[in-house]
Amino acid sequence: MKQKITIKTIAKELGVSTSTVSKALKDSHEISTETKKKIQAYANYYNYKPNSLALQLRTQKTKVIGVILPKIVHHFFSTVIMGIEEGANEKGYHIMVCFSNESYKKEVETLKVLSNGSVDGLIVSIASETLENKDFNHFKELVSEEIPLVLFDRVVDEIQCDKVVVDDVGAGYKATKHLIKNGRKKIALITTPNHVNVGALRRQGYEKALIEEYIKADKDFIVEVDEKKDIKPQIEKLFDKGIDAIFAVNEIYAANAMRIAKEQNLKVPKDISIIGFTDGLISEYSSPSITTVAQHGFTMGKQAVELLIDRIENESEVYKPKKIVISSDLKLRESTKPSS
Amino acid sequence: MKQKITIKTIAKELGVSTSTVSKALKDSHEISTETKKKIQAYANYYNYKPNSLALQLRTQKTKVIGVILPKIVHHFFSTVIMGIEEGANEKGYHIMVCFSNESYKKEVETLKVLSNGSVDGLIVSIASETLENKDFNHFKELVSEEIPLVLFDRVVDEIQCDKVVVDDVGAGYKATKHLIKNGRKKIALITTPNHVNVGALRRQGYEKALIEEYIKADKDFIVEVDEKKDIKPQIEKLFDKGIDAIFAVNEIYAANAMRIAKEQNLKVPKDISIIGFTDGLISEYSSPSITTVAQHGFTMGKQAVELLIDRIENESEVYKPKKIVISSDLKLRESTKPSS
DNA sequence: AAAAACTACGAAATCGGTTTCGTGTTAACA
DNA sequence: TGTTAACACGAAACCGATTTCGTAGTTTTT
Repeated sequence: MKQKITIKTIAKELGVSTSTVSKALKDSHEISTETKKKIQAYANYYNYKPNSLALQLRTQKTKVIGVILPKIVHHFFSTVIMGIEEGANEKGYHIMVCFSNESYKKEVETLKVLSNGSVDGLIVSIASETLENKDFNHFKELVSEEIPLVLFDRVVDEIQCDKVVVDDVGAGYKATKHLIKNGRKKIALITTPNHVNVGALRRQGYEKALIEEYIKADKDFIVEVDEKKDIKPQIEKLFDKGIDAIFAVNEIYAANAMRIAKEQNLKVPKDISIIGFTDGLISEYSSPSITTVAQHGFTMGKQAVELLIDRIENESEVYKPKKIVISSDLKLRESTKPSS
Repeated sequence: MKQKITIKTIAKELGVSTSTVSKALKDSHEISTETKKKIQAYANYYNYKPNSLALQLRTQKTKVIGVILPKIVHHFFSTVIMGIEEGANEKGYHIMVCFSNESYKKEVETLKVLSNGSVDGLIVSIASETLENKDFNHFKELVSEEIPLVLFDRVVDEIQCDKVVVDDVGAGYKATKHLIKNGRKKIALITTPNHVNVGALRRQGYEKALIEEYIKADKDFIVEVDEKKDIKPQIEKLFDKGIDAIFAVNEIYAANAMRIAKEQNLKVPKDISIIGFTDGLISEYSSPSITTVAQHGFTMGKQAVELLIDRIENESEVYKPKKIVISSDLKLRESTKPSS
């Protein structure tokens, strides 16, 4: 990189002190108009930019927010990033994005690196491996160091910090209820292993709806997908059970279910209804298009970052963790059109 | 944030100088074993972490790479990010991600902010508005400041820097050729306005293939989609022209085409073949699944970041811009299955 | 004309590290 | 016993800014 122009060079070149230069560039009244003119002109001509590292060291603020996500090639997480970035920008912050790739180890390392002063605060969605281990010490340490932290989507109560979540129970409930209203009785659930808490919560909503309608929850109708193995055969098994509807906790599972239904010559939604989660492009462009629970990822990201910046900038306040619940709603499409 | 423990506090507490502490923590031979033990134990106990800002200020290296993308909710760009992040991590770098949202103004601002020393280098894919304006001064300035820069996917020759692109002409050629081989003669092209150079290049490939096969390129068969307007009606017009195949320069256009074909009761691939671009989830989960040109976004990201880090760490070398061309290939799926 | 106030600027501390160059003490060697 | 070398540590400069405080020199006030 080319030798950058600093306040020191300007000072030397113009025969004044660095303090004078600094003040002149901020248009301080302490400096005479002509000196200011001269300095500003020089700085402008040579395209002087204050070194942000020096500033950051002095103020102990980086105006950077660290974001750690389990993955990115996923419609939900990329919309959340959009929201975070937009919210951050509005307040003059930038974001540093890292991925845990669902790995506990990488999450721990990333957290350690980012908490050494390079960011003012963190927004995290927990890796599935961590949720499985149930080892949250790295987060607790962060909290004890009083580094502002906001968890979103995949959160755990154990960690004392601000949280932003979707109303997963409510979403599962709404989706299941909708299927029941359409006359479905044998509703399958395709979900994640139980340690991924969003999956567990959506399942609660599913069960709640069934109970309310006096439908017996059938264990056989539930598949906990192990993502380490091939997804399709796991879902395929469901189709032997004579189901008439499927609620999938994400878009990929729903799309897989749809494909299998077609392969088995089942008509959607006539023979089988499908509801997915995450209102992404797959659901929209699939045919028939898939009814989904819209998670409002953008809103979540924006809320999360606003919460975080509020913490960062008002640290004096008493710390009382907040939890924001974003309500989700059904986006009705062809895959659940009532057969008329 | 809690008061952080610094070298100074350790020094004071243990009655030694800061230099001693610094050296002890690096296990310098200059310090006696017992002093080192004592200092290290203390540092460890109080969870001392060196302030990275101080380090960065001194070394003038941030170990951070700035990434500016036009958008993120897009399969291609999110896979590129994955590649960049992985490559960066392997070399001990982190990434700061920003979005231009296709806006010239935001691109200029972001570039300015990131080039003030907060990153060691930049990886950028140019905003479409900038490509339209043809105003690249902000990039040229960056280059003249000798800040390492790598452009990918959407690049322009005018800017003297390293580049990573897919073989867009070749891809367009391969796709079109494939359609022709399947007996298609009236091949439509759904592309972007010409200023988005990747669109223009893919079009060149398309035209080249047609010429080779002595098929007259029909202007009517080409739609330049204006994304500011509703996409669907623009594509719909094509279907009045009696076409038998479509080559779309991205996934969304292909999916829209597919939907319209269905609405018009055209069978894919019997009546009409479709090839898209970007091997994303839509193409995979659509039914019939869509043949696409795989862009290898992950590879692109990784190559870009490796190129960049090489520049950053070997600045002494003579600067001769490199251009890496990633070859793309067709992923054959149902939408172009030859009718047997 | 002396005191007070104001103007315009500079010296130096600070943020949190690293690193060079001493320097005092002790041990080894001739 | 005098010289040298090794050892263990500290003082101070440095990275690039900001900011407090001090102070000449000038102007205003009494």
